[in-house]
Amino acid sequence: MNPNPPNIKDVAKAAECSIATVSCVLNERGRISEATKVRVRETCQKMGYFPSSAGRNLRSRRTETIGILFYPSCAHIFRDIFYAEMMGGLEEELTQANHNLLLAGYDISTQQQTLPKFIREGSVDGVILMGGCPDEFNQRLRKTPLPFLLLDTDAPGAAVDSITSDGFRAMVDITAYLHNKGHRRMLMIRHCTDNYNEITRCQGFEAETRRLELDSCAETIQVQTTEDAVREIILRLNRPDPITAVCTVNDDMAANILYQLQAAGIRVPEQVSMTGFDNTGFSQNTCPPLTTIHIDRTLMGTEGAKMILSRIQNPGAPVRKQVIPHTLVERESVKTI
Amino acid sequence: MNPNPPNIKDVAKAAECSIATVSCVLNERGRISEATKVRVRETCQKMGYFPSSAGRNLRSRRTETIGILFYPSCAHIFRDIFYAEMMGGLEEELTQANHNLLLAGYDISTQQQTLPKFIREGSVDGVILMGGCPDEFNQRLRKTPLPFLLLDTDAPGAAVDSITSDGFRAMVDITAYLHNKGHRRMLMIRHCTDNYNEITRCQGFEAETRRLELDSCAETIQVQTTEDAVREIILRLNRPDPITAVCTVNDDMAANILYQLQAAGIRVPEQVSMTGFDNTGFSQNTCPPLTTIHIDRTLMGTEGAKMILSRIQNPGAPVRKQVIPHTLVERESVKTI
DNA sequence: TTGTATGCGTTATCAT
DNA sequence: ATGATAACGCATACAA
Repeated sequence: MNPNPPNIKDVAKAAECSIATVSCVLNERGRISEATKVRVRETCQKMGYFPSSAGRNLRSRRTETIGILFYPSCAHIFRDIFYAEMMGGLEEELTQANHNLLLAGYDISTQQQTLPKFIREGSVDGVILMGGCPDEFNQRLRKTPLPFLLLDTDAPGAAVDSITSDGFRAMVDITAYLHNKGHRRMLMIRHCTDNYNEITRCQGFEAETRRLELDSCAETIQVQTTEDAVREIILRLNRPDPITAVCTVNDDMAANILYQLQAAGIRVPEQVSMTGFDNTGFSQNTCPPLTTIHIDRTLMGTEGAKMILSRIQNPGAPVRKQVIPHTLVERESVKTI
Repeated sequence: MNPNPPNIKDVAKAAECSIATVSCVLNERGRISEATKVRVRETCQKMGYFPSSAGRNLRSRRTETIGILFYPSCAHIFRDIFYAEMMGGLEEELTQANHNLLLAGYDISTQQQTLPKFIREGSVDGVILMGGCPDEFNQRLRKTPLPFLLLDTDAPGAAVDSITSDGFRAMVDITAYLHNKGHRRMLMIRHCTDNYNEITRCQGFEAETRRLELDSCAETIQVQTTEDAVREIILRLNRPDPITAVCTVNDDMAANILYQLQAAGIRVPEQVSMTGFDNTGFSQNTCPPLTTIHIDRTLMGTEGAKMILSRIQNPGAPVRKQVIPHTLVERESVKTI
């Protein structure tokens, strides 16, 4: 008879009690007799009643929703295959905690206004930022009472919760590993864009080559395209003192370079060794399989969810910076020399 | 003084008018003098006021939010690289239309309950399903007054809005193309899971080989792993009448097979030709670059957004099944024989 | 153990 | 041209 979904009033009428009773039963306020509890629950079941989020949100001033903000854009991020697992972890943990997951890209949302709609209008209880966080945006977000968290990125020096991997230490590990394998002349390649992970990883490379006193023959370069990277590598292979190893900021870059290098007739790892980063699925399927750094990204996701939830529960707690451990995965793209 | 964000009452007081006036100004109800309009707008600006979504949702019975439901899971989908562009298109169009985007995976969300939280609690105005839609779930969703749309998948015969590419026709095109190039003995490979796109694509292959009377030497097989695929291919290359072409259901599969085939010493396209599907970014970077089918997935996303929005606006309109056009992208993985 | 009544912030209807 | 006020659906303080 009623086209609209049933509301708490309908349930109360059907269960012959007050709406307060229904609410108490559903929210486990425990002061209701077992008999009515059962009766109310059965009525809800029968009528297919679920409390409307609109009413609850308004009344409770909570939305049970977490916003995920991608920088710079959703599409840009989805393209980076390793975010899959992080999103999986996030979704699992948030769903378990009975929270929704709102998605937005930074560029589009903020083109017109200073903050994304869902933040302006209070549609979320907290925000997780992924892919980076431009300073200027960080400032704006700070003016908001909204808890937020940087996931797989960080704003060094800023008092913001964050979860990252230790890219610095990981690249130190890789560099030391290469050194152990006899490599001395190395090249590290990154993209031209500024990115927390790329920067810290390169810093790790530079710190360790310096410590090993290889800095005169180690070098970091930034490239626009795979072609550029390959050209730069070949240049350094044809010198009198050719490089013997190339490090990259992630598996994707490594794989692209790898194939184009091979297409140019250069054998890996015979002529030059290569390392990746992230241990994305396909890094074990390249020829040769990539030696890389593994990070449990599902864990990053679940930990991220937990952290933002706990921050919401306790806004005054001290800032937390959590580091997810990494491991070096040894495959066949590095030769002992 | 007030720790909470300002509400419409605060604005009204500051602008020395009633809350009704504020509401009318903000919602362009046009019956307010230009002078007060300006005054109210300035006050909003000054106070940093934005209407709370909670209040609006409750009153208007609309959430301005679209739910995206992934089957089977978020992680599973994010892994499929080509969803990036679709999500980009979706996000762009929805944001432009002032809508939020709520995300959930099918498996996790529905583990505990029959429908995802955001559907049960009326947190969205419509749902877009991606990756597939199990019959049983379709049924449940139908019991809901909620508009929904199948994006890049379809439930054949069901009266549900959908946007798909014409995988059937596209594989017909590929098969005819191979036939033109002199190929007669072909193998089509798909995964073991049931999936709308894989099924229709294979049907296209089968229909066209039948039409060309190649069905005695054309075959479709399902494989669990790349290794399986490669084994099956090599088996058929070593027969007296070896196959000359292998078709796949997507670029990803094609690339994986390609590399393992080459690792096994088989040259492509000299010994066997290969085709992909989807024209994902990396398909032009394989060696050799893949001949494949291009589908404008950003367009799929934007069209999907438009369709669900128009469905929400007009629930009674006839069901629409929209097909996004495709084109054959000729590269170097097919040899003329 | 249960019911009554109020307010969350908004939009919209009706007066003025 | 503007203001007072009643919903929207829910949670909860307080009364019974």
